Amino acid sequence: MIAMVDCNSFYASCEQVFRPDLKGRPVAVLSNNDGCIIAKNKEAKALTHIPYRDPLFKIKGLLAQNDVTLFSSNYTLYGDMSDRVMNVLREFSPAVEVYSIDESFVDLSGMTHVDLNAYGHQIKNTIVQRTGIPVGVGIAPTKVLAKLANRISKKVAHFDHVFVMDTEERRIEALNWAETKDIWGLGKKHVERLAHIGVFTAYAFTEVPLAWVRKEMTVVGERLWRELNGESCIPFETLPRKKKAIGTAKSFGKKLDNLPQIEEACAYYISEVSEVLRSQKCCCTQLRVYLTTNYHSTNDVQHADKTIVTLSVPTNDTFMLIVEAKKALKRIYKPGFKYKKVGVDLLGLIPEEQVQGNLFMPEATGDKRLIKAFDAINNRYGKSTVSAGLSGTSKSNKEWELIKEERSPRYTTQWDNLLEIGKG
DNA sequence: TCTGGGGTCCTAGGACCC
DNA sequence: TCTGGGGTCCTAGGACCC
Repeated sequence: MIAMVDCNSFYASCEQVFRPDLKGRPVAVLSNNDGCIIAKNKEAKALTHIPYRDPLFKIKGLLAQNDVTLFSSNYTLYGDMSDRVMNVLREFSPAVEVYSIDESFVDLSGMTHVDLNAYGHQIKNTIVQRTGIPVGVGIAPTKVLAKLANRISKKVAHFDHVFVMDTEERRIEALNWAETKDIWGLGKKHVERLAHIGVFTAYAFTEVPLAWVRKEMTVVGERLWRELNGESCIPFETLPRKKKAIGTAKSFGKKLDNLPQIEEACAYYISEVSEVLRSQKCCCTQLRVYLTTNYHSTNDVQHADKTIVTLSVPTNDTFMLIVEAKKALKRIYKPGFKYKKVGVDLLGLIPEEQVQGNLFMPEATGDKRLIKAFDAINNRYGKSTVSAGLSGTSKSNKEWELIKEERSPRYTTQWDNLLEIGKG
């Protein structure tokens, strides 16, 4: 059996851990740039007339009327809280697959003599006690069924956030309860296609001929179908997979039309992603840069373009990548547009030790000492203690920077706050 | 004025290799 | 006159996840 453990309203719950005064009151967390709502706690979800995707400026009045407390997103805090939750989980099984920031699969296959329902409650209670984060626990024979069990644990009140799918009757009952859209892996398009042939429940989906599923929904659909029928075919992965791409793209705080400002943002993003690349001990063989105007805007003339550079020698050196990115950016930048976002992706990642030099430009592999010193300083004294000048300095006027008006304090990662909490 | 960000997997088609 | 068969790699587009 596999347990799927999922934190409730994770980002909102993280904020509430440090704001007990907000207990019982509606809380919502905002996207980057405070653009729209991306997480709501239970009380905020109950205010059904407040939508997720609407831009903040359109619903600000509504939020104020309902006394909703807003937070800008604080991913450092959520990442830290996530680590705490996952570490508690590891006490319950030697095999834990961290699936996302707020979800894990827990392998319970050895526990044949354990009362799984009681064990599920024990997991749930221990996590909330140690971290303050409420969770739901779904236990079933396959990953897709465990995801469904988790959903039921939360949606059907009398299960009290723990549901075990341990009999064939319960599996059938669960499949009949679930709509196709409730199934992990069935998105909007597939749900529509299934509705077209009269399939609306998970159970009905499991009755669709496999040949149709394979043809219309590829091998991905076939796996879902088999998993729902109780046949496990999505492997359990305890070790985190090596990344295949590392990218970042963030909307600017305001629209920009001049190249130097965009270059500065681009250089800053390159330094962020190349740091991640080095932490994985990898180099990239390709670099993608893209640039877009605000596609929501109906007044502005639109322009979007992208380009991929294949590097003469794979690298993870911030400075070399900035040089390449600037060249790439110049190729796709056209003056006279109001740009909203620049993005960079590092592609074709290979382990550092597999980098092959270039016969014609042996010096292209660069001097590793500088970048090593660079990382050592930033690891010791904090992010951006030293940075590439091209990515802007603390004194430069970074018009591209994100807006975060409501960010909570760095409760778990800033020394002053740790001291305060220590005193408390 | 203001509308998120970071990923993965699969397939088809084109270009190319011997 | 007659023009194969077995592959790989890359890219774009689609679909999905949190």
